[in-house]
Amino acid sequence: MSIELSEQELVRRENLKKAIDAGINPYPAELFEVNCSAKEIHSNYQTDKIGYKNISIAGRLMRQRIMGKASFAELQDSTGKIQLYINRDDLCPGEDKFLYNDFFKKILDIGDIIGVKGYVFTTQVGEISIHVTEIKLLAKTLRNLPMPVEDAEGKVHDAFTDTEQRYRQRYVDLIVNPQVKKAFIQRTQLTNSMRHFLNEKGYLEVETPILQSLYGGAAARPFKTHHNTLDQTLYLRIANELYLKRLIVGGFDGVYEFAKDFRNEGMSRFHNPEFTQMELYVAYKDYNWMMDMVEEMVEKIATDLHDKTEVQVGENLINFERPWKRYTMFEAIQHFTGIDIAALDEAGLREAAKKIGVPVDETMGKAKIIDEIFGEKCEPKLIQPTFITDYPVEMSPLAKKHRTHEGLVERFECICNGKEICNAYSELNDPIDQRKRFEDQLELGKRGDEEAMMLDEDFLRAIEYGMPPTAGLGIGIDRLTMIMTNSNSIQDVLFFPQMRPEKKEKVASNDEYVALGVPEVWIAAVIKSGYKTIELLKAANPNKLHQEIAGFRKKNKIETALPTLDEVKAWMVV
RNA sequence: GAUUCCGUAGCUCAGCUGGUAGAGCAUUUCACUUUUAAUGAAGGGGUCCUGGGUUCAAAUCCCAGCGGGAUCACCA
Repeated sequence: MSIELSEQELVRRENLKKAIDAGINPYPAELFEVNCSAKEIHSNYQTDKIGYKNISIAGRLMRQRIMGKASFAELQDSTGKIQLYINRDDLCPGEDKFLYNDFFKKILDIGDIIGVKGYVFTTQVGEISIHVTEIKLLAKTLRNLPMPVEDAEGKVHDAFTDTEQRYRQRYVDLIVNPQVKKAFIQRTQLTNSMRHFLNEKGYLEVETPILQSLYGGAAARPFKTHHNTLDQTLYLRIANELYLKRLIVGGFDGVYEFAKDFRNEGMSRFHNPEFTQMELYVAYKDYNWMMDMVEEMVEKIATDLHDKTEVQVGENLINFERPWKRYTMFEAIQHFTGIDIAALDEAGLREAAKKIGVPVDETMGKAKIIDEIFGEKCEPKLIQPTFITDYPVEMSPLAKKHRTHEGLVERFECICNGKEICNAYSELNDPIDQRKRFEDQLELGKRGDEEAMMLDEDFLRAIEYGMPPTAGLGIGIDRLTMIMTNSNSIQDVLFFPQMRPEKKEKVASNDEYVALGVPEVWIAAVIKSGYKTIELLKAANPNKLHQEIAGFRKKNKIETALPTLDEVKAWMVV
């Protein structure tokens, strides 16, 4: 391996070697007993000073301020930061000052994981700190962390902000950007809160297949894969709806699943190819009941996370306090555009859409035009959580026909901060109607709609056995988390958002260069000059390479005699 | 997929109408026993994303590619 290391990385490897030479294991196997955390000390020390006379804590060394015979340092554990005070003569009471002068001051680098023992005290400037009596290296770091610094006003300088690097190296992002960590903790609190709410109601958390031979339950293009033993095409699920409904047929009254779903579609700040949805199905309920439940659940989540129902999201203060505004889709359109679409036929709708500047074309049917108008003119204006109910039947092949309105289904979405966060129906349980709706989808598929649903015979067979009237819900966990954590992008609520693979640079190994007769000392020079693979080296201009090696030799003050031009030429002909 | 902006030291960034690179933090050496963006002094560190082109001369201008951001399209 010929990896080029930066000067700073070389320094760290040098320090690693110094530790080993001094008999210090840089990666010890035995556990380091920890008896408190940074957060715990900060919150309890003032009221319980004697409780922190003998503490043991571990974490990452984040800052060193060395001031002669005494030093301050910052230790960061999973709960936060705490200052360390290290006094040479307290750390090394005897004659031997190695631990302070060499180990602490030189061998330790920022980012190293250490364990310390000592007692808590308050410095003259009033900062709660640990007076260190013992210090131990637990893991040596070989790379240097970005070093954001917070000034007296709380302003952060030199923050690690490059989004690409933050997403690719999330571990670094998490170490140096505390607000990032906070958002992810809140994400888990959100799912915990939701899970707790659902369990309290007696619903059963279940798991259903991710690999499916037929994908269904939503309109989306899937990821396709192959099972070797069965020699069969499988799809990563785009939704789990049809499996959960089978369980309702099977006699469960309430089932839910936090499901990773996969959709082979565009990426944006609201879309990642894999994302999480919580789907819930409850028997003997309808969509009106489900609206009440969603309100209650989301209000509870907001208060669990923020101790109040209001959440600041960008410029908007969103209030999840019940009850939420409810509009039928037609009412919403009338409200925001002044047009009563109930009275219009397809031609009239198209005309109306054009008049208010919503682009439509001849291929769009009535439902599609309504959807366009809503998406364009209403959705972005709905900031406070709002239920939109009663959608055109054509766009909802799994929803039950509306009890009173012909051409509509019993469906609602909740729109919040201008985006859909959930989607729910009174589930279609009429097997004859369901078969017909699937067949309509097949027609769409034949006409080239890649997102049309497939006909799932087994699902039809299941509901032919009878599915109780059921209310179903799908709620986007990523989207809800974005709102609850005031995140601007889905990538900020996914630990590892999808990205193009990193370009890996091919570099030939030392052995490969040696095989060509390149002496060990000059390999670095050859690589540094850009001939990172054997192919590149063989194609090189020997005069140029010879010059470059000479330059490298001078710069790095290498004693070894420069290879002759003929020697350099010889490397290329082997 | 389209449009647009961006890519310079480990990190954050400057670098004008072309003249082969700068700052702060980090890092190295030295001083300093209660600091906290510690301080003072002195150093080191660069494939200016990659490849072409124009030019006496390219980080800078042009073209192509790679990677990323934003907006749009797609995602009922």
